[in-house]
Amino acid sequence: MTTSRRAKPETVTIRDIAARADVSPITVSRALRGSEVVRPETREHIARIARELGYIPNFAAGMLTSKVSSMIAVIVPNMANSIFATTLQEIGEGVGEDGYQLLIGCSDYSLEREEELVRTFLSRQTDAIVLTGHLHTPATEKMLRQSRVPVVEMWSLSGAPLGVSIGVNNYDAAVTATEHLISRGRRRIAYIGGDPSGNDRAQARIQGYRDTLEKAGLDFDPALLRTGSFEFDTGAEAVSFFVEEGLDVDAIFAASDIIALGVILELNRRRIAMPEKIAVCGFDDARIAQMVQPALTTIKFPRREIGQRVAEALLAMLSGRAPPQKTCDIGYSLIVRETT
Amino acid sequence: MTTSRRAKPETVTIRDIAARADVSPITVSRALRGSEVVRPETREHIARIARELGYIPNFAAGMLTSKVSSMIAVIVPNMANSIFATTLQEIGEGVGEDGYQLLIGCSDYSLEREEELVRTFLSRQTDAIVLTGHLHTPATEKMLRQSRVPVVEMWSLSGAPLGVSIGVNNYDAAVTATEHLISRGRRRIAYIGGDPSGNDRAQARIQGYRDTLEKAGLDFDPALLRTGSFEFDTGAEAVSFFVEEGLDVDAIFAASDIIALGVILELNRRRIAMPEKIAVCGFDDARIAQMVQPALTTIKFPRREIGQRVAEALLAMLSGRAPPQKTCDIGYSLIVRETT
DNA sequence: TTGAAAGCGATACCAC
DNA sequence: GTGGTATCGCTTTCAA
Repeated sequence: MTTSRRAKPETVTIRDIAARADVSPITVSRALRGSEVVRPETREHIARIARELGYIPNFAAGMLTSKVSSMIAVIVPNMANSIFATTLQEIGEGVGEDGYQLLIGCSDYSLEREEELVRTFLSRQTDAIVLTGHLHTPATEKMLRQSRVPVVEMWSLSGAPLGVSIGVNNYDAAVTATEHLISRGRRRIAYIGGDPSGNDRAQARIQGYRDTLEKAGLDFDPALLRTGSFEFDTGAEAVSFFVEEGLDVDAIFAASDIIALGVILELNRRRIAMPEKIAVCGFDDARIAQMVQPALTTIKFPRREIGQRVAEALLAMLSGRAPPQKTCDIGYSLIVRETT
Repeated sequence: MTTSRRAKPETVTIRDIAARADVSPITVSRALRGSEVVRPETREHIARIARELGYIPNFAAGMLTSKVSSMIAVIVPNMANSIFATTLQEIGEGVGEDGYQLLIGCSDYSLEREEELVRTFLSRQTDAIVLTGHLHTPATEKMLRQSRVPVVEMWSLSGAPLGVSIGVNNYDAAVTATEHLISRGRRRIAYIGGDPSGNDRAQARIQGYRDTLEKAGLDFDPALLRTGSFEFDTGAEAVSFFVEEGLDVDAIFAASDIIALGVILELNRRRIAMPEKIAVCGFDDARIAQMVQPALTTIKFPRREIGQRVAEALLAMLSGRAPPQKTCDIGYSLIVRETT
């Protein structure tokens, strides 16, 4: 090598290419970005040299001047849960075609963690930020407002979104599920769900459940409301609790299919018949809902559609167009199977 | 506001803080990074002003000089599949504590796509890159070598890794699965798996299956080897094919639990008894393996451990320490349930 | 303990 | 069409 540069000799810059092509760096910059203004032959010549040299552009440098990172941040509570993973994949595919990369953060259902993540994502100059839910710390909202970065809140619907809100009315969905159980003649309906603190989806579902009971003239029994992690065990443990405490329960609304799965397996283990003794309704319509025995009645949560709409909205906002609408209600549906 | 800066007036820089604190920008830089060299009072003073001003550091600028992005790229074939999602989450948690952010890319099982992703990740100056498998395009390998970025290849084991290899011997695992089926007295053993092109895991599993048949003196029947997508349908369709073609099959080795699930459901639908008529062995030990009826015998693939080890290795390499070992075999195990 | 100067690599803006 | 110049915001290096 006969380069006369200092420092890391491996790093090829547009300067090196410029020297070899006998043009100025700025021409290289233009050529590499496919600017129409550069003569085609020059462009090809430069492209060839770049390839020969194994040139790899430095995004950080570009970001500094152009102010665009081509990165989009998405914060989900958890990504091992396939429900969020599906949406992430969908968003990634949607925006990937336009050259955007996803920066994914897990909040672990903590608003403080979300705040931290927003801070670092803003530092990284992401071009947009997608949040799960519309409940955030004041600091998070302040940062987001100040930064003027396009924001999408997904999953639940917000009346006053920071930017755009795309999701489902979780309250209504819970009402539908609870009404369905009531329509099956159930009167002692339990609720098992994830911890509602800092989680607007969980809060809305609980509220929908309680309001529906009340409207039907059924008593709300606090002992029948169980919350915990969004895991399998929460469902199994709640069932054990009901049985061991001798609480008579004739239906269970599990606010996630994973939890419902725990419920079903524990009921199976105890040989408690579904839906005869206890009816079960889940939430999400995860793949396992149709797999378990008996197959789970559940609310179909449009995780794929949400991802698609989020991607659309992002691309619209990022290209300066107005997003289709401030608030986009994707809708849900009740899938009746064997457990009710 | 009485700032005298041009351009975007919202952007607060260390210069602004310096002006307010009556120190030089470099002192602010040091203070904000918690350098011990700055007097504690000055440090606190600066921190307070930064907070007041809503200062958000610009990573791009830092990256340009310091050459570290605190980002780690991970390329997986697919992230909606919970098997990869779990590993991603584990890696994210492991490196997150040290301030690293994950940049996740999906290759969709395409080596060309992987190459593209590696190129953009290198552009983004990721501090390390994690790949799934050890099969890559020549261009990918060349870029990675030239860049001198720490590389981890996970999932399968490689004799000559680009950097560090952490995973499972897929060949051996397939041998174990096939031998298990043979030990159950099966002689017409089918293989259903994902497309092996560009996928060393799939290739190794097929090879293990074929070699084991041969060793046992069983004929390899090409009609019993079915490949397709890593989806549910592949399993169901293969079963239909076997039945409709009248091929007598007494065991099925499905190289992924999702595929095995399709197999089980289709067999159930056709009222073909497991394991009496057909024994089934899966691969992964996904959560559904113990949920389906009958419960699925499968190879437990240590997705969580892989994530943890990958994170450890990354942190070691990134802090200049040598990783524990070039090649790390995590091991697998056979979980016998009801389908065999 | 603090600061001045010199970039990092690429791009925007304005000449030519 | 092409090039010079001035940043972008921060950190490294060397002095004080």
